[in-house]
Amino acid sequence: MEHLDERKTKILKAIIRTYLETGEPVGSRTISKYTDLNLSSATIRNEMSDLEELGYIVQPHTSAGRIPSDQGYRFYVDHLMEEKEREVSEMKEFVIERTEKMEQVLKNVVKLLATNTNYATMITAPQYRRGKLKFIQLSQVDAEQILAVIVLEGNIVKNKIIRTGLEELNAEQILKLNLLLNTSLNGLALNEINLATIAKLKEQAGIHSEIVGKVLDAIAESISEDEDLEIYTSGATNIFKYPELADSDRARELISAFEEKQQLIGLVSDTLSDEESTGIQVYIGNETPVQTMRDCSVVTATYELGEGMKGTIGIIGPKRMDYENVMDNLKTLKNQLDGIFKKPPDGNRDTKNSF
Amino acid sequence: MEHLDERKTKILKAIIRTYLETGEPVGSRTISKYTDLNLSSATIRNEMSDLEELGYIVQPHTSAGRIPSDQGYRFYVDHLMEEKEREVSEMKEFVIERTEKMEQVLKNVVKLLATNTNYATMITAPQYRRGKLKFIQLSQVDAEQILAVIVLEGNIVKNKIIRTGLEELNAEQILKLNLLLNTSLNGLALNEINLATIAKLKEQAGIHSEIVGKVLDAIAESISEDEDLEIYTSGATNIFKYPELADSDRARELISAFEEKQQLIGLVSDTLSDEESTGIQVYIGNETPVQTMRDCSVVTATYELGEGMKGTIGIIGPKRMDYENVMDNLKTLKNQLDGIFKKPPDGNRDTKNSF
DNA sequence: GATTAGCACTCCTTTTTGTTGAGTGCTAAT
DNA sequence: ATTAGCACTCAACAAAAAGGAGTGCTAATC
Repeated sequence: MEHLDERKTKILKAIIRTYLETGEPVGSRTISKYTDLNLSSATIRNEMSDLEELGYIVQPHTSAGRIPSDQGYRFYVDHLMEEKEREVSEMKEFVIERTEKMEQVLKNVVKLLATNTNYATMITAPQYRRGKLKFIQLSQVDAEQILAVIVLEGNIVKNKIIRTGLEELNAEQILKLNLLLNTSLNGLALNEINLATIAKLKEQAGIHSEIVGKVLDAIAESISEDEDLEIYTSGATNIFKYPELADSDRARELISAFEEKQQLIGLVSDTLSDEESTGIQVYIGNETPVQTMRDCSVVTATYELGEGMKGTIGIIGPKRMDYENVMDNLKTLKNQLDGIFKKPPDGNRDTKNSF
Repeated sequence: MEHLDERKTKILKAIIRTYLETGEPVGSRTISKYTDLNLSSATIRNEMSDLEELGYIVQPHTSAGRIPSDQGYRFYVDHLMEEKEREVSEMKEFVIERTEKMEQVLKNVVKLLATNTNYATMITAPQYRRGKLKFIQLSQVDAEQILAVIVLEGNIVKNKIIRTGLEELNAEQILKLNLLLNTSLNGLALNEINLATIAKLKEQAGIHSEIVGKVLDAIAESISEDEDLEIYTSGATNIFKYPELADSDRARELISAFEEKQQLIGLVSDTLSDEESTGIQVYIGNETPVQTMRDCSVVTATYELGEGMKGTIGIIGPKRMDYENVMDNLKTLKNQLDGIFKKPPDGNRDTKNSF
C-alpha cells in the first residue's frame, strides 16, 4: 500500500487539495483541468478507480466524485504536505508580551489560534508536577485557618486554605515553619518531593509534624486538583462553519465537550505521553483519543514553559482542515511560548509593560 | 391595556400555559376543551381575536393558532404566575457543602442549575469592591519581584506579582511593610480605601512609599482586572433542545456568547444596578440588555455572599421557559448562597469535610 | 499498450405539484 | 351572548418530475 507511482501521487494530491478547499466530492473532470499533467477525464477516472481500490479515496455514493478517506488524509499529512512559507509568524509577539498572569497568556493564545485558523482550539495550563518550587509562604488568616501560598517557576501561584484544627500556632512558629519549608523544598521539582524528603521534613518540624503533613498534602492537592480543569478553549462555534460537522447531533456533542471540558483531558494525556520528534501530533478521524471527535481531525502540540512544565495545545476541525496552516501556526507558537516565562529579563527588554 | 376581564384573563392564561408546554401555536379548540369555563371554540375564537388586537398574543401566520407575544409573557410573569410548591429545594445543600474553593462552588452551582432547569446558565464571581480585607501578605519571590497575596472575607484569595524595580528590600523591611499594611487596612472594605487612607499609609511607609503605592495599585488592579471575566457557565448547549432557538444562526451567536463570555457582562451590570424587591429580574425577548438574546428570556438574580459582595446568576432559555420553576430555583439558591462563606462554623457543623 | 471520446446509466438535488389538516373568520341560527 | 356550520387559508408533508454531475464501460485513436 505504500508505493504509488508518481502520477497517482499527483492525482491524489490534487484530489485532496481541491477537496480541502471546496469540501465537495471532486470529479474526474475537475482534476483533468486542475493538474499540469494534461490528461483527459477518462484517464483520471481510471486512476481514480485504482486509488479507490487502494483505499485512499472513497465515493460517498455511485455517480458522485471522490473524497479522501482517512487513509488518504494520513498519506497526505505524512508525505504530500508542503512546508508553507510562514507569514503568520509576526503577529504573535504582541499577544505574548510579557504578561504577569499566565492565565491571561493562555487565554490570549487560544483566542489567537482560533481566529487565525477558524477551528476550535484548546490549551491546557502546564503540568506543574515537574515545575520547580520557587517559594512557599504560610500565613495565619484567622484563629483556625492558615493560608499556604505556593509559587512555582514561571510565577505560577497557587494557594490553599488549611484548617489547623485545634492546634494553634503563633506568629513565631509560623515563621519557623516557613523557613523550614523553604530551605528544604525550594528549587525542588514537585515530583522530586518524595517520601524521604517528607519524612525528613516532618522530623525537623518536631511537634509540628502534623501541620507539615497537612501543608504538604495541601501542596499536592492544590497542584493536582484543578489541573484537570485548567483548560481554556476558544472558537468552539467555528465548527458550525463546516457543513459536514455543523449538522447532526454530533456538533452539539462537540460543543458540549468544549463547554464542559472534561472530555478534552483525553487529548492531553495522549499527547504528553508521546515523545514525537516535532512534538506535533495529528489525529485523523477515528485515530482520535476522544470519541466525540471521530468525525474531526485533531492536531495537538506540546509546549514547554520552564523545565518540564509541559502543556498541550489542541486544534479541532473538520478532517479537511488546512493542515499546513495549522501545523505552521502551532510550530511558531511553540517556539514563542517556549521559555517565555523563564527567559531572564535582559538588556533589550525595553518594551516592557507599563509597570 | 391593563384591564382584561376575568374571562379574557383566564383564556390568556390557558393559552400561555399550553404554549409553555408544547411550544406549538395553540388553537381555539384546544382552549375550549382545556378550560373549566365551558365555552365553544367559536366563542374562544372571538376572545382570542380580541386578545390579539390588545397585543397579548400573535398569529405566526393566518390559519395558525396563537402564541404569546412578549407583552403576553410579561403579563403572565407579572400577574398570572402562581407560586410553586417547592420540591427542588433540598438537593442543594450537598453541592454547596463547605468547600474551600469559592471557584468550585460557583462551578457546581451553575452546573446544578443547568441540569435542573435544562436552560443555559451563568454565574459571576462576587464583586469584591465592597468585600472586606481580611489579610495582606507581601513576600519576596526573587531579587526583583515580590508577591502580594490578598485575602478577602469569604476566603477569596487574590495574588499579584509586583516588580520592585531597582529598589531592593530586605526581609526585615518586608516584615515591616506587612505589619503596616495589615494594621492599616484590615477590616476595611475595598471601596473604603480612599485617598486619605492611602496618603496616610504612604507617609507612614517613609522611604518605601513608592512600593506601598505599587502594592495598593496592585491590589486595586488584581481585584478589578479579571473580575470582568470571572464568569462560569454551563449547559449552553441546552438551547439546542428548543427548536425555536436551535435553528438559525442566532443559536450559534448565543453559544458563542457563552463561550467568549464577554457579552454576558451586560447582564451583570444591568442586574446589579437594579434594586428590586425580590432581586430577581425577568427579561423577555427584546427587554434583554444583551442583544444576542433577543429571542430568549433571561432571568437573573443577585446573590450576596458577605456584606456587599454581590454576584449575579443568570438563566437563559426560550421565551416559553418554565418561569415558575426557574424563579423557584433561583430563590432557593439565593437563600442557600447567602452568607454561606461568612457563616461562622458553629456547633452543629459536624458534617465537615475530610480535612 | 496507453489514452481518449462517447454514451448509457446512476443517484443526488432541486423544483414542482398535489394532498392533508389544523385553524381561522364570518354568518346565521339558537 | 353564544354557538353551529361552512368556506377559506396556509404550513407541512409527500410524491413526482426535472436536472445534472459524475461514473463505468466500450470502442476508436495515437
